[in-house]
This record gives sequence, C-alpha cells and structure tokens, in this order.
Amino acid sequence: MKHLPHKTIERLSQYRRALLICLDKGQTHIYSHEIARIQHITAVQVRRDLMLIGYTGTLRKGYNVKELIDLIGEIIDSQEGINVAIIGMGNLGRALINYFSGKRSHLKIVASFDINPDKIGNSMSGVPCYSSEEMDKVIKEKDIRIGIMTVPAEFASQTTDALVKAGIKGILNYTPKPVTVPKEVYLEEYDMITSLEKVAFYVKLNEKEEA
Amino acid sequence: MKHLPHKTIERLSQYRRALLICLDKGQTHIYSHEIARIQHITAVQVRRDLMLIGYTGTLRKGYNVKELIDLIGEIIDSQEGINVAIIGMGNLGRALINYFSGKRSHLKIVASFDINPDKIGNSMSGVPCYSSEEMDKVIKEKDIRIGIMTVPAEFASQTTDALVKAGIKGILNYTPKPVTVPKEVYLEEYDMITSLEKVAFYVKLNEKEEA
DNA sequence: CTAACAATGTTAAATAAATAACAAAAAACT
DNA sequence: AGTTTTTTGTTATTTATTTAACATTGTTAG
Ligand SMILES: NC(=O)c1ccc[n+]([C@@H]2O[C@H](COP(=O)([O-])OP(=O)(O)OC[C@H]3O[C@@H](n4cnc5c(N)ncnc54)[C@H](O)[C@@H]3O)[C@@H](O)[C@H]2O)c1
Ligand SMILES: NC(=O)c1ccc[n+]([C@@H]2O[C@H](COP(=O)([O-])OP(=O)(O)OC[C@H]3O[C@@H](n4cnc5c(N)ncnc54)[C@H](O)[C@@H]3O)[C@@H](O)[C@H]2O)c1
Repeated sequence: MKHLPHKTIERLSQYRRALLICLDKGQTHIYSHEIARIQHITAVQVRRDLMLIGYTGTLRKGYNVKELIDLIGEIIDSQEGINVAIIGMGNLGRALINYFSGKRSHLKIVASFDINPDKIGNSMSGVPCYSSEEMDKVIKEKDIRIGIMTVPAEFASQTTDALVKAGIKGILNYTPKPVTVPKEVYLEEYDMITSLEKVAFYVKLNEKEEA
Repeated sequence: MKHLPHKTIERLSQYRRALLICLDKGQTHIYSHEIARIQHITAVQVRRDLMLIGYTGTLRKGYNVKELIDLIGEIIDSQEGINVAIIGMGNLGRALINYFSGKRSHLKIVASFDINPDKIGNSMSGVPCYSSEEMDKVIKEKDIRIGIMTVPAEFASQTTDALVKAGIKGILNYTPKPVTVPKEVYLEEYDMITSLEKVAFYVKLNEKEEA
C-alpha cells in the first residue's frame, strides 16, 4: 500500500468509530453513502478512502462492517497494541482518562504522572498515577510509546524533553504551548481556542453574508 | 480581502496566541522566521498568511507585535464579542471553563447548562450553571451564539437540536457522536481518539521505516 | 558610495486533497 | 432475455494548500 493521505488516516479512525456502533446494533453491512452521511462527507470520498486501503465491498450489499473494522485496525493499530501515558492529572487529564477507559482499543493508557503528592499513588479508572520523577523508569519498564501532555503550559517544554529522553515515540500536546521534538518523534498539537476562534470566524462570516 | 483558506484562519489564531506571549515579555517586533519556529512551520508560510490579511511589516525589523495582534483580532473576532455557552458540566466541561477563564478574548463563556440538580445553580470560574430546560430562554436572553457540547454522547443529537432551535450560530462538538445541523449553523467536531490514533499510526510508520 | 546582506512581499510551481465522471457488474424488474 | 437500477471501483479533473523562486528594499560594512 502506498502513502495514505493524512486526512484519510483521520477519517479511517472516524469510520471505525461509527462502524463499531453499527456492529453493536447488529448491522452486518453498510453502504458508502451511509458512512458518508454519518461523517458529513460524500460517498465518493468514503469509497476512495477504502480503495486506498485496498478494501473491496460487495456490489449492492455494501461493505462488511466486521471486516472493515478489522482492516482499519490492521492499518492504524499495531498488532501488539501501543501503551500510552497521561502526564498531568488535572481536570483535562482526568476527563481524558475517564473518556478513554470505556473504549475497546489497541491503545491502552497504562500510566499517568503528576507532581502533586495527593495524586501520586492513587488510581483512576484503573490507571495508576506515578511521580513525574519516575517517568523515565516507568516509561521504559512499561514500554510506553505515546505521551499525552496535560500539564500546565509553563511545564510543557520540560515535560516534553523528559518524555523524549525517556524514549517516547509520539506526543499529543494539549497544552497551549507549542513544543519542539526531534524529528523521529511524532508530534500532534491541539488547542481548543483555535477551534473556538475558527467557529467564531465562520459564524461572523455567515452573519455578514446573510446581511 | 478575499477568501482566507481554512488553514490560514487556524494559523492566525495560533499566531495570535504566540504573539500575546511575546507582548507580555515586552517584545515589540518579531520576524516571520521567529513566528515560524514557534509554530513548526516555514517563514514563507507565515509571510504568505500575513500577505493574505494585508498586513505589511517593516523590512529588517519584522512585524509589530501589537499591531498584528490587533489586526488578527479584527479578522477573527467580532467587535462586540461573541457569547459562548458550555452544555454539560462534567469533567471535560469543567476543564474547558477552567482553561478559558484566564484568557483575555472577545469570546466569553457566559453560561453553562446541565441536567444534574447538584450542578444547576452553582457557578464555576464565574460562569453560572442553568438547567438544560432553560436553554432556549437563556440563549436568547444572553445573546449566546456559540455552543460547546460536552454532554454524554447519547445526548448529543437532542442537545444539538435544542441548540439549533434556540438560534445558536455555531457548535463545537466534543462528544464522539457526529451530529447534523442545518447549513446556516457552523459545526466543528473534535475527538481525541482520532488524534491519538493518528499519532499511533505515524509512530508505527516511523518504526517500520527505521527497520 | 557601493556592494553585500537580511529581511519582506509577490508571483509561479508543485503537491495534496476533494470532487466529478464514468465504467462495471450484480440484482431487480418487465 | 433484456433493460433499468443501484452500488462499487477507478481514473480524470478541479480545487486548495504549500513550497519555491525571485524581485524589492532598507541597513550595514567596507
Ligand atoms: N487543548 C485544550 O483544549 C485544553 C483544554 C483545557 C486545558 N488545556 C490545557 O491543559 C493543561 C491542563 O489543564 P487542566 O485544566 O487539567 O489544569 P490543572 O491545573 O487542573 O491540571 C494540571 C495538573 O498537572 C500537574 N502538574 C503540574 N506540573 C507537572 C509536572 N511538571 N509534571 C507532571 N504533572 C504536573 C498538576 O499537579 C495538576 O494535577 C493546561 O496547560 C491547560 O492550558 C488545554
Ligand atoms: N473530544 C474529546 O477529546 C473528549 C474527551 C473526553 C470526553 N469527551 C466526551 O465529552 C463528553 C463529556 O465527557 P465528560 O468526561 O465530561 O463526561 P461527564 O459524564 O463527566 O459529564 C457529562 C455532563 O453532562 C451532563 N448532562 C447529561 N445529559 C445532559 C443534557 N441532556 N443536557 C445537559 N447536560 C447533560 C451530566 O450531568 C454531566 O455533568 C462525553 O461525550 C465524552 O465522550 C470527549
């Protein structure tokens, strides 16, 4: 398989999420236009994405839900699963752990880290909280390859450095402070304010156009 | 000014965030390559974005931080400011309110909604929590134009419908359930699992390439 | 004073992504 | 049996976005 577009990767993850719901409902097959409607995109886009990953459906029956879920899994997940840690057990860290805990996934949150003694030693949704000082050791011992950063912004850089030093392979940065990583580490950053301001811009634009 | 690309809007928001930090540090001017380094992009991209919004810097001195912040504000914000509400005061809703409260912004979170009687009537970071039943009334009274949805996924659709009915103009959906809105309402959806699975995919890809 | 430099601003080219167009084939209808 | 319909799969086209090329112009150094 050749290079998959970034956008296709994101959509595959979303398709799978929708497909899992269909599977739960007992649906065995699904048409491209049904997937498309759920995701607010076109059926052509769905078929093109599936073509790119080499999955072929049945004419007039659509795609086999179970098979497609498994294939997306083969592409996105690694067989053995990937271990994940959350750094910073504040409001956001707790929200994420809580959200993730219900999900069946090859990605497992296996540890969290904090500097607050009140949090260290406790567990939340089965995820133990360690002291940040143990980060290097725990990351190596538990073979943690992805870190989700939810520390205060002023600690973002030093936490990043510590994660990189411990051998982490990917970082998902939720602090509003952009950080820098060596090129062998994959970095994804997200900030709510960007999303919210984008919504505000288009709301304003819509209002103008109506006027 | 003609149509700004979606990606440019996102970057403008990010530039401003970085510029506000520079302003606090007392920095009066900044070069395109400095902005670029902070955001992990190229200086050309920065200059191109600024060209699109018609801002012109000073040769060899760079861009005036204050002026640029103000100009981005004129483009992204509306003069009067836009009122925002959060629906669902759980872990995530609290994290977002808390995060947002410190920020100076033309976007103001002025209300939150919940169905849990324990939460209704309380305030958090100065944001009062109302009963969901009052949503229609409060949204109209307070001229709330954007809603951030952090309710459990199973309530996503009905909450969306209620927001639309109340006349909301934009929705930021943090539930993992994709929702549908009429075309005059701007919708942005975000799910952490998509980001995390994307990170996982590229981590796996990097590992393969190294091997 | 002039040449080299370091920055911006703009146009052009390349790349990435989405959309459209259409071919193929199984199923359903007549 | 043949025709229409419906849905997939693929190639071609268009649109969006990024990157590159280069022209411009104050500033500094010789
Ligand atoms: N991306 C978004 O949409 C978004 C939304 C909300 C908050 N945030 C950001 O996420 C971060 C966390 O937000 P929050 O509301 O959870 O804050 P919080 O203050 O509730 O939590 C921060 C936690 O990090 C811990 N901590 C501090 N320094 C640490 C260190 N060096 N190592 C490990 N842990 C450390 C603290 O003890 C605390 O438990 C902030 O940077 C905030 O700006 C981002
Ligand atoms: N996008 C992401 O990255 C992300 C991360 C974490 C959680 N989530 C999602 O965000 C949502 C909230 O997560 P959480 O951890 O805060 O959950 P939570 O259970 O802590 O909070 C949900 C809140 O919504 C309230 N609520 C329930 N029904 C309501 C209704 N009809 N109207 C108004 N309020 C209502 C509940 O009383 C509760 O306070 C969930 O859908 C979760 O899956 C998304």
